[in-house]
Amino acid sequence: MAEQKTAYHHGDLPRALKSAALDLISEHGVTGFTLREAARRAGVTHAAPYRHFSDKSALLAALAEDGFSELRRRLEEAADQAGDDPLARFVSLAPAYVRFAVEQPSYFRVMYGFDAPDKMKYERLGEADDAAFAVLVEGVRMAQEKAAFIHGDTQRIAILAWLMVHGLAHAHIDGALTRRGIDADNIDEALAQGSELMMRGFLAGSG
Amino acid sequence: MAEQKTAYHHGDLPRALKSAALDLISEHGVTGFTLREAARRAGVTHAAPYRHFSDKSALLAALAEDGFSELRRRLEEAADQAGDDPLARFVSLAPAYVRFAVEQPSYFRVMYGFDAPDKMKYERLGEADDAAFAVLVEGVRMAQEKAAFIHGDTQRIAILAWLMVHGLAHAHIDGALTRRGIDADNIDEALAQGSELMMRGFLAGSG
DNA sequence: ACCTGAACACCGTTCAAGT
DNA sequence: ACCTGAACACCGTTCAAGT
Repeated sequence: MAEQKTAYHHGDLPRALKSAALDLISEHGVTGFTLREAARRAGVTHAAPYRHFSDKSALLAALAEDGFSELRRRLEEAADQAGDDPLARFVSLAPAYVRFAVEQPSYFRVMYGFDAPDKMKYERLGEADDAAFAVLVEGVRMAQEKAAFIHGDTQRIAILAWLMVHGLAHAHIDGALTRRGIDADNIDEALAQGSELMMRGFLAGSG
Repeated sequence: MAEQKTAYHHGDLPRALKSAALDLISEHGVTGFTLREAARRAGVTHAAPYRHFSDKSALLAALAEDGFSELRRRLEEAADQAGDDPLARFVSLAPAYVRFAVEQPSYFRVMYGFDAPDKMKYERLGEADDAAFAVLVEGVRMAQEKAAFIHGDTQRIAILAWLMVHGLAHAHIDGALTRRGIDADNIDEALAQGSELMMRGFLAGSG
């Protein structure tokens, strides 16, 4: 998985660097990722990355951007597979989100860590984030329009829905849940219970 | 705020280092915190910290531990000021939690960042975390016992309640909310709406 | 256009030595 | 018991130079 150094030299160095960075993050966390080590693994000198990324955080920003694109793809896929019912589509987003976090924790870390690249500074990154979030907003909008979903500011409601799911994914990744009895075996169950609680709040006027 | 170097030399170097570290984190993030710079600000040589902390992450762990103690203090204070009604006590925890995150973002970052010190490795840190979380669990337990609160696993329900509030605080600190129209001016309003939604889910059998 | 190699100013950590 | 100073193996970033 890291032995094909030969092709990179006139090949796709940006891709090779991002791939190495992702490996490093899963091995040692974002803090443990190093531009020089990534260059080494890509079979290239420590100064070479600067031909493709202006600095370390630019590489992380590119990585996070890829992550948001993938997240968006997964959310859209989940909604599409859920069919036409607006509530079913909305509810399907939660497990898709959590599954992404669990299967791609390294992406999740660069996307949402405290020291993640600044979404204001890296414009394309901010746009990728917005595009993924837009799937959720659209889910709320349709549910408000065609189902008994709570009224009010669509974006605000989408944020509140996102928070719990995001919190679950986040806390699971950094082990906060495992220490409290929620692990890979029952995270789906916890998520289902959480979704149910949330939906009870979101369904306007239902008992 | 950083000019009293003179007293430290035979004074309280651990405290001085933690204080400098906290300043550095608020200036440059956890990533930007450096043991050498903290030593410099404490008026001491770069090797001196090793007499008090085994390494960099041990200092961060001590800092996070302080943060959890302070959070616990605030949660207990909020509940006590809310009086005797179990629901009022429970509901009062949310704004107290968010206020801590907003007022002490540097503590929050060391406590809950992805690369935060390992709560398994640093035993006292894990205990401080548990002690803060226990306030929330106790709130749920009392609400279940003396009010129309949803039944089921107390700890599990406490986690779900925590997730949304934690997610709100977390997302606010790293700017994810500001980009979506929630800032210091209306975070209380968003929190209130979120709490209301949550409570609708938590209150068993109510319409 | 893309990469190398030397250079600079930083780190974390260790260790002998000082008081 | 606590701190210093030198040392080592690392970083991120820049820049002249090579192809």
